[in-house]
Amino acid sequence: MKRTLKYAILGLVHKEEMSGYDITSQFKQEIGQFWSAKHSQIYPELKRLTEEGLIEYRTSITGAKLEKKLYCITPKGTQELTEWLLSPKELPETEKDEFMLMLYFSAAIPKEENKRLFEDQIAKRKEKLEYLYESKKSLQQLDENLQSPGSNQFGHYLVLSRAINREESYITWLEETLSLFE
Amino acid sequence: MKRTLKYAILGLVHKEEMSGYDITSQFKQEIGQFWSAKHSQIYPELKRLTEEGLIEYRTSITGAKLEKKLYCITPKGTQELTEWLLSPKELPETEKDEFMLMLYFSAAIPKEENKRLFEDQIAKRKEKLEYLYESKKSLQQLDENLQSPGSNQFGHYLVLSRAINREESYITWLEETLSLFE
DNA sequence: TGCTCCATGTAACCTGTTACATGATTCG
DNA sequence: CGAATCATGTAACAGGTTACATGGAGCA
Repeated sequence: MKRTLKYAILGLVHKEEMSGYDITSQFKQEIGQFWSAKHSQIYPELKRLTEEGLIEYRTSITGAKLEKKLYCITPKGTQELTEWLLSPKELPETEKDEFMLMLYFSAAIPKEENKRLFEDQIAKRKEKLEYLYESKKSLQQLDENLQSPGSNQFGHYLVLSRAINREESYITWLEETLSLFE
Repeated sequence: MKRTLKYAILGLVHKEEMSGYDITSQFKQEIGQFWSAKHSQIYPELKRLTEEGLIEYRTSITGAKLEKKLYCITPKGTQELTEWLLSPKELPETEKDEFMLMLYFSAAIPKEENKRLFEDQIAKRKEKLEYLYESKKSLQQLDENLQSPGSNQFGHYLVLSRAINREESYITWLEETLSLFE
């Protein structure tokens, strides 16, 4: 049992108190490039973590009667989070990539079709990269000392920086490899 | 329903007839960097694909009584495989990476611990990269015309080449980012 | 009024891993 | 003879997605 979602939630509520909805929103932001979950997985996990005594909540009312549960971490939760943060992370045996699986079998389709699929993949990755560049620009306007471990946006910076590195190197490889077909 | 394992199996049995055990072995080779499954998932899927008429098998005996089922693809299976191969592949919203999730929260642990975790991750990725270099060397001895789409090892070459690119660029990023802590 | 977002939950289903279970073959 | 490998399956469980279900708040 690795229960990575458990630690993702503990990490998020460690910084500040959050509702299930807020956690869902966070997974749509930068960190979503490396971990995410749908609300249907988050709400049961919040319930479980509460039962385990790792988080607790208070109820807050917005407007006349819209209730939300704001979760924060307990000392026991902080303890388990810290242990996880300090533990070395094993490499996954497989980092799944459907496009690469297709390429492995691509001898079965014509060269022209291969080229089309490469171009499609390059276009999609470039579009994503543009979005990441924009996010980084926004972040830099927030904090000019971004690249220092002291910055309170340093976590954001690291994930954006690696997301950009991941896309750039993939695109470079795709373009170089496409040229083998020509 | 994406059923990617279905297409992975169809792709494998398309090249040559194979047993469930052979398929399991393939996922431990190069293609396992991008897709894999355990035998406990493969055997039921082979049964299902047979029922769906996408593959069929003959029984072969090794020694006195060890039976194995050799699967091959049917015309209907080839049709579905080809459709999948030709279809553009969407980017996943999230490419999960536990190390990056940890980094996002790394402000919660001391700088020295962060450095230790970076160094550990770099060592592990370098070890994996060495193994990939060795695999490429072996492959090159098999076929000196490897980088041509005409080579019958071209699929192997593509996945190894991308696996190497993926590790090299990750390591470069880890080393550059580690230096920010110093 | 209607649309988007805020907010929380459950149910059904699919995918994937670990463990259970068995037996034959090959090679040193 | 014993160990590694060949060979096939099932069961229980964990992780994750899609769909179902409900209702309030803010704004034009």
